[in-house]
Amino acid sequence: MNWEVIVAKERVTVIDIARAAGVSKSTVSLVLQGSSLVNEATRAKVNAAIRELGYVYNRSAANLRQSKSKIIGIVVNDLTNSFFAELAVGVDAVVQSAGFVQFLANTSEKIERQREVIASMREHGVSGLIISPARGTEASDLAPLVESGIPVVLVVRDITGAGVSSLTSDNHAGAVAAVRHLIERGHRRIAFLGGFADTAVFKSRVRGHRDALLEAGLGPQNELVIGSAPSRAGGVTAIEQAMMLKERPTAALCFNDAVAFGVCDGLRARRLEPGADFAVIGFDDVIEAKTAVPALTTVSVDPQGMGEHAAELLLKQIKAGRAEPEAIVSSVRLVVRQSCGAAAERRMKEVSS
Amino acid sequence: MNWEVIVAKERVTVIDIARAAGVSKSTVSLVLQGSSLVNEATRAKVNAAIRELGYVYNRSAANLRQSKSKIIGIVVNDLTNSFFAELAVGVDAVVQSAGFVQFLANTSEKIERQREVIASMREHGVSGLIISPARGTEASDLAPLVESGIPVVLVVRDITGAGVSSLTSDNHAGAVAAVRHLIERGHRRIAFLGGFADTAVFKSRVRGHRDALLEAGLGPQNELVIGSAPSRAGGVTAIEQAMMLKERPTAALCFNDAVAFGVCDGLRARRLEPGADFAVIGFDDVIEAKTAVPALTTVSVDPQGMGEHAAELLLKQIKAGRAEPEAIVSSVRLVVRQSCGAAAERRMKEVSS
DNA sequence: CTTAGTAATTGGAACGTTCCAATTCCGTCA
DNA sequence: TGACGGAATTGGAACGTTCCAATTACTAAG
Repeated sequence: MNWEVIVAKERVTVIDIARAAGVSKSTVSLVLQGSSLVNEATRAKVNAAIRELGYVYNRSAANLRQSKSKIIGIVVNDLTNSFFAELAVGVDAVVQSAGFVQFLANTSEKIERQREVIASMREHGVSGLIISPARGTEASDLAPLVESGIPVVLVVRDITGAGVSSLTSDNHAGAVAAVRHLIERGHRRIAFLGGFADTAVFKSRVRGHRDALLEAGLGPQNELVIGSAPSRAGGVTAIEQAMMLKERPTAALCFNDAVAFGVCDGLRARRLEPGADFAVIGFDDVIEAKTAVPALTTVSVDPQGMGEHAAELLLKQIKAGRAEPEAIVSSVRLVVRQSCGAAAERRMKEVSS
Repeated sequence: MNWEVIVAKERVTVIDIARAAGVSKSTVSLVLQGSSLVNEATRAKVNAAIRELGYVYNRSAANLRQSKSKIIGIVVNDLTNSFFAELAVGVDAVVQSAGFVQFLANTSEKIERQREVIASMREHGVSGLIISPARGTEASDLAPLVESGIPVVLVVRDITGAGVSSLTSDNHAGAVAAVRHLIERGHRRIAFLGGFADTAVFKSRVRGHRDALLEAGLGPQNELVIGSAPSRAGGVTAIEQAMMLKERPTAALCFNDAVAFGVCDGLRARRLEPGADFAVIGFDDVIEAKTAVPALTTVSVDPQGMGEHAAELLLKQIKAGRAEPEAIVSSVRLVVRQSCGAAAERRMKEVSS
């Protein structure tokens, strides 16, 4: 017993601190929580001991006791898309300054993986979840989650009947504004390029496209709606397809900025200069949109701001306990830059040649 | 008091399952862990009860008992940069399939925030950490972390003296290869554009640039090394600055792909076509590099692969307990696409005009 | 029919915190 | 001097799991 060597770095606990500071573990706990009940002098003593011994708080133990954590989960469908990366950054910012930490998971649009990560997050006791659902997610997929009473905020894509709050952008209005702008500039054949046709976001943007066209008496132009993967590569193929048409478009509203960049690429590959020879409008307003050449005209959705907003909404619900679900659709505005700058007549020539 | 309503859904625990299945809690625990000790029939009974009652595993409790978690943390300095987003995706992929879940935090290059998130992750008991350190991080910032014995893998940026494993790319060799390629194509004045001069990554890439130049007897060309923010916008300003020089470059190696895209933008703004009139080489090989127009010649670092590699390294260390730190520098290769395709003579004309 | 050996199951302690009710301390007032 | 009251502190139970040693059930061998 005389040579009992304590070499293994035992975890230092609140009890060790208590012993070192000459108080009880309860007092230490109080200090840890910043309670006003504890005397200034003891608080100092305790804090000193904490620094001294290199104590690190054990949240697992705390969570267990009070059955609530300081974790929020965020699951996105495609982190590779900078729209979602920025969204995550926005969430992270507000969530961190509220003292929470974020679990981030990427589903790559796979429902199965989404199921797994949501389950895993529940096991970790997240106090709330921000979800940008994978393609094809149904209300029933979310049912067990919402029944458990965990606050959930859906972003970007709403799911009807899920019974949770959602934060989407006004896709219809954005598309209408963009197409109207193109019409004002004299365009008559305006394509809608990119995106998966089975998503709600796609549908409402296409609806906006069609409504603006009809409003101007230009007919629905369904043949100019060309889906593709919502990526840069998808944009290239979409514009190629569009240019094979007998009656080519002179302008395009794109499903998102990634597609729009792809469309610009595809245009250049055909020796057409975006902006000068063909008008391109994107959707989202990712950071690169501003600095690209030509600067991208786009419907600004402000992904980072959206992330912040979603996080605030979630935190509000967490604080309030169970809150009535609300569906917020945040307004959107057309940011006119250079990529839609072409005078329509010039393109007319190009097209008729 | 007579109306005491028990509406709050009590958490269902392993004990409830045990009761429902007519076994002991220990057996349920065994089932949960997939132990081979338990009889097939009981296992089925237990699993049925689990589904029946909608049980969700409480990892906080488990962590508390076995003092190890299935969480790994990843902290990146700029999630907005798609290089890091892809890195995170790579990490996520392998970490998830190993049954772990990832905490992701974004430091936005702020040391203070980095300190906070690392502390927070420790409190949550992460079993390992992958860190792409914020600019200016020093070994002493990491000291308490590494002393605690938590496996750490540094990615992208190494920190000398930190005493942990690191995974960086061979920046020097990559830069040498890129510049040699440009020299072979006949270029004589080759700029290095973008990046913060105080980072190790910048320094080794610039060193590669200079060494290749010296090797070919072209002198150090220090005046052609122009720093900037490592972003698209930074690339625009860097190329602008470069083109103000009396003796303009005819080609540039860029700090990263984002800068390279910005350089292309800046070139176009001056009515110069990247690839045709000026050779541009990037660094990193982000996904957009392939589909951009012109497709970007770049030093391929494969961020996603790097993330996967880092995750594997970390998992290995976690499994092995305390392992000897190893410094891996992964090799890198020049992917020649179109943006460096200009014949040098053509550009010579341009420059002398 | 016993015994040994393996397979399956089990109760209780432990993990590190928080919460509650109880206690101590100390100055003030009658 | 004693009673009072607020401020500060405290011991023990509880949270939901895992681990350990111990027990029971079953099978095959003697």
